[in-house]
Amino acid sequence: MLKTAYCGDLRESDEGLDVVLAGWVHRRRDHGALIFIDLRDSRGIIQVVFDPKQAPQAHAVASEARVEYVLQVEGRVRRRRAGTENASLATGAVEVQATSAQILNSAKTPPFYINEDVDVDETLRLRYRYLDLRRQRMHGNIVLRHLVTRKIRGYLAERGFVEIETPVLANPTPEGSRDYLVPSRINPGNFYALPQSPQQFKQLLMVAGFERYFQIARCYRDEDLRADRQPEFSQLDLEMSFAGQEDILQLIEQLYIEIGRELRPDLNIPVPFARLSYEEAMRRFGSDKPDLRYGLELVDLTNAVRGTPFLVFKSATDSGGTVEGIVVPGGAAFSRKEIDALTETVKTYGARGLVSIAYLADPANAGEEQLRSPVLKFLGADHARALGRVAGARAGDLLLIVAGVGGAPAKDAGSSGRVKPALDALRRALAAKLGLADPNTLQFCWILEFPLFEWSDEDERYYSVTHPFTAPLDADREFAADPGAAHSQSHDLTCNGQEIGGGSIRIYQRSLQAEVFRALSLSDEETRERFSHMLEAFEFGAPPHGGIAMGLDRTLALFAQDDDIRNVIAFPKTKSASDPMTGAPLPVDPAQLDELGLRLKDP
RNA sequence: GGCCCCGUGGUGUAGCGGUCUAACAUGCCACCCUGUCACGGUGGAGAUCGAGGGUUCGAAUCCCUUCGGGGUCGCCA
Repeated sequence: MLKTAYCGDLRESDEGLDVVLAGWVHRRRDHGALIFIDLRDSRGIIQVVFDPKQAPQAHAVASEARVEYVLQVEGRVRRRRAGTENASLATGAVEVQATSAQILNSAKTPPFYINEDVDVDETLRLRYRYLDLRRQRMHGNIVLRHLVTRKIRGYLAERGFVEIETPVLANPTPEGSRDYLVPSRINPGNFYALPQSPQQFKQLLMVAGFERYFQIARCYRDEDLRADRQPEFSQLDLEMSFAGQEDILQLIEQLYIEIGRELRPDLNIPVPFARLSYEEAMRRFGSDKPDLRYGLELVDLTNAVRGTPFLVFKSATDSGGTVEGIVVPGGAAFSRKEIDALTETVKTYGARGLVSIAYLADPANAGEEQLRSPVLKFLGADHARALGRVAGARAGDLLLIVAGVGGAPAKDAGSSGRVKPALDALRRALAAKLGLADPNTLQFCWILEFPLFEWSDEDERYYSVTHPFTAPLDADREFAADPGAAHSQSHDLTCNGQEIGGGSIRIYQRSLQAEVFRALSLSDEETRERFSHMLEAFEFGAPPHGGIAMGLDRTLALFAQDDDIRNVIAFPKTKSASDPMTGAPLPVDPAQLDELGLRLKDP
């Protein structure tokens, strides 16, 4: 090794130690004679002092060195002079007095700052990803990722889980998201698909008798990207035989608690995790992944607005729609401009508009002049007061209301037009505006009992909300009469308004599976074609089983307190699924296409 | 696929019809400086404003197209 110690590891206890260090020049401070270099390696930064009187050769090297040069330094660790300690550095109590030094490599001036945490253009960061990853924040994220996956492996291994790899070249699946396809040279005209998840394989591993399987699996989905979506991403995928839902929940909950305690003890993680049924989450928060760090719960005002002549509300109730709102404590002080901005937010999510009523006094006895609303004359003071009472508004509060007409898309059962999504968006916008969400809290919440099926108006049939192997609740075994009302033994884990994982107890009996396929209006032929290998396997003594898949990237984003999963992935892709560093994806040689039996369509 | 935002010296920003022969900070180069730690000081180099087209007497500034990046809805679990 060209070094005997890591820069970032040196402490007061190392005083007097002779060390050889090697690393990058983080910063250089040249005082004419004395030169200070902050030398950085993978573990951190140490100040090295170059004194021309004591070590002229080392000093000459330090004069020549520039930012990001690779240096080897020999010297002695010593306590810093009194008053010159640097509390902002982990190594700040000591420094290294250089006795000799070598430049191992020079470096061009970097295209962006490595020694400062400033926002840099994304393309530039990705083009020079190896420099971006040198930055301490990014470096820390990637190391944290290692620590988390190491923790996961240890935790699950201790509990008897076996790590098993599944194919990356897998079979295409028509349902779900779009597949990444890989043409087969040996079987011209046929394609593999990169797995959207190892779902089928993990269930087959249960049939294979492993009982407890896990994998940190790469998954691929060819859909439009977002800050929290990459074309390839990682899941902690696991499956257990002879386990009930509670076993899975406890397993994952304990894992996340331990990750938090060991790796981010400074974060606040309320335990036990909250639990909500899908229906309750939708009713109270308008979302199946509510952020529970703050209130701002939805209130149903449908009954309270009955009889109002106000057309917006009347047409909603008359058509079987709903009217719901959110009380904003202290929101009566919002300006017209602020309310307009919130109106724009709900409109983006499909609401027609936003009705606001400000209560300058308690709604129970507010005079007409103490009610402020652009629609007061249509609504009437009595109704305005009644709405405030029902909603629980107090003096100084603002009631924001969205009305949705009925007969709206029956998708996600129980929703009322676009009211829920709009109020969910409103709730998040308000929390952001008012700073209600504590950034140092990870508020986990299980969402249970999702609907088993959802109806598609377009295709006039039911679809599985998760996938067709999801078991119904025991109470909903007889779902055939009304599939839309049945619920599943499913579980999503959410945190701070994000979904970070999900799974279910699976169906393992042939007859129940057949009923599900019937409810999905799939013919025997179709089921055989798509799921024959699964169904056949289940006939050979499939154990009761269930599992979950956790989004590893999102999990890391949470623990790293970063809202972009690109910052916890070493080599991510841009929003257009390309890599500015390698240039991928790229055109290929016609000979390669020919070999695969492919011809490109003219653009 | 829709909508929105961004693209100016190496980096981050300002400028938003003539006074821009483009400003500021930082970085870079040179010189000075023995205790700094985003060291300090003096001086210097460095962009024709993503690309193409148009409007105009005149465009970084307005319009169109296009490329790249980002956000978001749809999509996606």
